[in-house]
Amino acid sequence: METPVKPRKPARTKSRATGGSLSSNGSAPELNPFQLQAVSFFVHAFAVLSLPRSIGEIYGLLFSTEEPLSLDDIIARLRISKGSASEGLRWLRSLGAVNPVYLPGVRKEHFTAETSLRKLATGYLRDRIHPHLENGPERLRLLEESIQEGSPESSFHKSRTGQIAGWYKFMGKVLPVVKVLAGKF
Amino acid sequence: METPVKPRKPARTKSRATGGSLSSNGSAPELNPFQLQAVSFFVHAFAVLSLPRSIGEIYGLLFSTEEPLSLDDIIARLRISKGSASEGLRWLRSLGAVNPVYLPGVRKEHFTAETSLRKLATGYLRDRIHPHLENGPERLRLLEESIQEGSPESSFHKSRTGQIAGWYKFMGKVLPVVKVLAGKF
DNA sequence: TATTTTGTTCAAAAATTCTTGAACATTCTG
DNA sequence: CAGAATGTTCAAGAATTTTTGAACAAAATA
Repeated sequence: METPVKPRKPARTKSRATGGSLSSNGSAPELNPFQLQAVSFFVHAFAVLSLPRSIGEIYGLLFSTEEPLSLDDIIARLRISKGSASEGLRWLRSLGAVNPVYLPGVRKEHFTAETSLRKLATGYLRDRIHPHLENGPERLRLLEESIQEGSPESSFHKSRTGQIAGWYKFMGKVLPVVKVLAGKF
Repeated sequence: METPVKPRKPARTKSRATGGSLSSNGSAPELNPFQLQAVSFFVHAFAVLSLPRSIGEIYGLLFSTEEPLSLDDIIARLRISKGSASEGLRWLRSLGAVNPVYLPGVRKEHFTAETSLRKLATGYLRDRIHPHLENGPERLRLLEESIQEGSPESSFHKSRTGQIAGWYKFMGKVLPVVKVLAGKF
């Protein structure tokens, strides 16, 4: 429910060879102060949405790095497991929060952060809010069907289902406004 | 991250005496179909916000019950522990999602569900969104201070912090609109 | 085709969050 | 005041979610 965001235990993985990369020109992949701060920032921000820290870390790293990074770059810099990095990247990609960058002559797929608020908001709404809203009519119907016609509570129950119907209408009104406003930032 | 909402294990607590209550006039406290459906509805709805099922259950029960219910009524009907019920009720109360009803001559505190979208939205924003936004300026400052003036990345870093500043401006614009719209439903 | 590189999947372990239940505090009643 | 009723708190256990790491699949290269 709450998400206080504790510091990660130091270096949970056996240290890992850098593995020649486009962006880390051979040197040890340490985060610069801006990257450190950005990772911390996004870990907190994503925690507001109850998202796992690995996702915040990955987005924060990409956000604060100009060059596109590969899966292995992310693993080396963040010292997280391959599994987490792959999963997290998949999640960010499906949302559209991360853009694949195709680099001619480079095998590994590289990524940069998507920073357009419009795209981020749209992706989040599409993947995580709309699916729930789409079940709305069905859920509302179930609720209405469970009302015992003629029972003493039936009028109360009808006023409650009416209330919920209004909430759905509200969502239908407010989400487009959010999208439009997001487009202006 | 995801919250598929599984059915609760059947009856996790030793069954509990009803304990004479205003609203349950002595009979076994079984949920009627509308209440069952409502509890299920709100468990799902609250899960979208990654809130624990007990909170959804409590709100759903109050929402679907015309008479005010006491802590013990909730415990008996939902078959959850005293601790969960007390915690959950505290959370809902702090948000303003639940209203205490003072009944003359009745010891136990009773509650009804608050259904005004304006109040619910305001409470949620106040308790769970604003606290994070208030840290915003401080976090942004930390980020700006971590930029190495004169370094080759400094211009990139400045554009990124500018981006984040824009996101905060967006929140400042969009939240009031949400509140106003919520007032109309 | 065999080998290497790159990325995904998933079972098990670790970490975190939620629930329980009992001890405790507080308020009311007689 | 003693006892009963009501509600809160919190340590321990249960359930859930996240992370790891190794096995596997797919694609490129030689």
